[in-house]
Amino acid sequence: MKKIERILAIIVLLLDHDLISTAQLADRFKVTKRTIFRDIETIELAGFPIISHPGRNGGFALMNSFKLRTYTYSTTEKQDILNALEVKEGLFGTFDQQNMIKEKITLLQADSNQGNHWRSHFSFDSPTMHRPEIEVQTKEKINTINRALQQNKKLVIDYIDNKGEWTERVIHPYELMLLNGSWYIYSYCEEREAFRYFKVTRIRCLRIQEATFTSITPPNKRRLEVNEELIHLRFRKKDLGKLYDYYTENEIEVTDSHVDVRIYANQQKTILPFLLMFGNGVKVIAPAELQEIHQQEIVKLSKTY
DNA sequence: GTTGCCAACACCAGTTTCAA
DNA sequence: TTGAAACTGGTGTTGGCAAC
Repeated sequence: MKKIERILAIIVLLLDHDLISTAQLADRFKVTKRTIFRDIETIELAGFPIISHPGRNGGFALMNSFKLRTYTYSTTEKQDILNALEVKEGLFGTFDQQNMIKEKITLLQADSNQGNHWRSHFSFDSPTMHRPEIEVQTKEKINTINRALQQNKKLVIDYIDNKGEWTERVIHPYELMLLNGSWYIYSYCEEREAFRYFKVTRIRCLRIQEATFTSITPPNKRRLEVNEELIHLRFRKKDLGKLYDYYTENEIEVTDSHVDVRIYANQQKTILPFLLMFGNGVKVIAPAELQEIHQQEIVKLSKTY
């Protein structure tokens, strides 16, 4: 072990222990006490306030206020960092830098818990609504987008919009967001000269340009107009489990023969694909307009073949 | 430049001794 | 019985020298 590595390790040990003797340090790093004294001297020269306690039960310690102020995290904070990294890994995939941070935190935890390695309390099997194969592709795209985001670089994308039209666009990425199980990128589009959302799965090809862009303050994100009305839906009882994925206890009413859902929303158009997911297992009770749209859609479907 | 070995010394806390 | 002094062992501190 090189001197610099040993010095760094001693600093970590001092941060994690109230008191540690030269004999312990010498034994741990397989050097003599004299060498440890020289290392301590180097650490002090670097500005670390080390206190030595002579006599029986003596040893070295770092000034408590320095430890608390600068370097240590509480047990809960360390666990939160591990959990956050696990969430990031689940959503974006693994990065070398991330593994290094996890290793450092885990080593600190292991040292202070006599070898009891900590682990994250979260895990992700498939965090989005897409098939695992699509998710792998999406994570690769997100990694590229993430690099562009960090470096303020423009992206060229081949994009298929919801009408099936294929366009090539130059965008300035501002924000990645996970919405209803799908990834979107909020970007300035040079072609449209406006901010747009792009669904990542619909980006068929993307590459980072060398050119950077100057960030501007994006306009407030577009919100749906507040014009809510009561939507009353009737489902089969056997779909109750699925319904709890979408609605709260207050919105669901279970009867002997069916399940009624009542929500206030202004999403008549967006709710249609959701209704079709239940096939003939759902009926629109109100409003009449949505009932009509639902019926028309079912008729269209029946003419598919 | 780094490390190991040795010696001498200081400091501290616990234990033992001994006079009052 | 008590309290002060001496003793003991563990630890930090420093300097010098030699080997790699």
